[in-house]
Amino acid sequence: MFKLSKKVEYALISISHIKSSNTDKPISVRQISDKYNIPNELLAKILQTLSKVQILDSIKGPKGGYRLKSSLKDLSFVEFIEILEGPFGITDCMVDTDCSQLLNCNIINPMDKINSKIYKVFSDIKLKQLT
Amino acid sequence: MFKLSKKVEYALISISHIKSSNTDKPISVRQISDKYNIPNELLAKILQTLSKVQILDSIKGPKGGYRLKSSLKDLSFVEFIEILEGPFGITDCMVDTDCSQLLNCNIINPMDKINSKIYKVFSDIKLKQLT
DNA sequence: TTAAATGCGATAAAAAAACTCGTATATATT
DNA sequence: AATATATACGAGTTTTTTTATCGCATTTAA
Repeated sequence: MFKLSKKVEYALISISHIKSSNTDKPISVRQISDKYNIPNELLAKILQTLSKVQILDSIKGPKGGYRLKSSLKDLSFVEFIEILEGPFGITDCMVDTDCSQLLNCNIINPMDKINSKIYKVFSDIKLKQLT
Repeated sequence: MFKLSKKVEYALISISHIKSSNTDKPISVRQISDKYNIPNELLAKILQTLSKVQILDSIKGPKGGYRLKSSLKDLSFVEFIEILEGPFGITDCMVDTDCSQLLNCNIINPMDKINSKIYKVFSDIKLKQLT
């Protein structure tokens, strides 16, 4: 409960690694998955996603891999999470509306407040701070 | 990801319901599970837990049920969560130590900071505010 | 031409969460 | 005393979510 997903963790590890490698050469999925003990195919998917949303540039072929997109705007951590995991919310009713308690729910107000607080914490954190 | 568990939700709904019922009569599991559309047996378990940790008083037999413990100290929301779900942490390594990234982990510092922030949000919220 | 890389859809396995069942015990009511 | 209505609790099952794998296609450097 209340855990960050591996997707998010692996994505952060990768961005952080690429950033700190300080080279123009693209970094391959294999380099990262080997070093950090991450399943290769899974990481590949994640970096493909990051490439599609313009966080990374991908270079195909031998010696290919990924580079940080130079024009990368500074996403917030929620935005980053939502790219990988979809809409953020601490309860289902904050995201979609189907909830079997909805009729009589007596805790929706406090839940909404907590949700806002957590959302704010994650909005105030920027991806660049993390990596 | 990052959802509150049903256990926590159902527990809050129950405490809130019992509190707002303003009566000395014990409230049965059935009354709550019917009104809020919660699986009866599951809710029973949860209220048993709350009774064991002195949040509720249980009364057995016909006309039995649960009452708020009058001497209830004001728990924080983290404490409440940990009663139902065990130790709190946004990543596994914040809770136990077995993590296949641990050797080379390049994001543990920022993760630790985020964890503290979220932990603080949940410490600052008191159960009494929620119910 | 070959090998090393990404791209992508589908599927499988594992783990966690949600829920059920069976049996025991307590007690108010008749 | 008998019965029905409650909680107590351990074990087990089902469902959902998360994590991981597979297969095939495409790109490109050497």
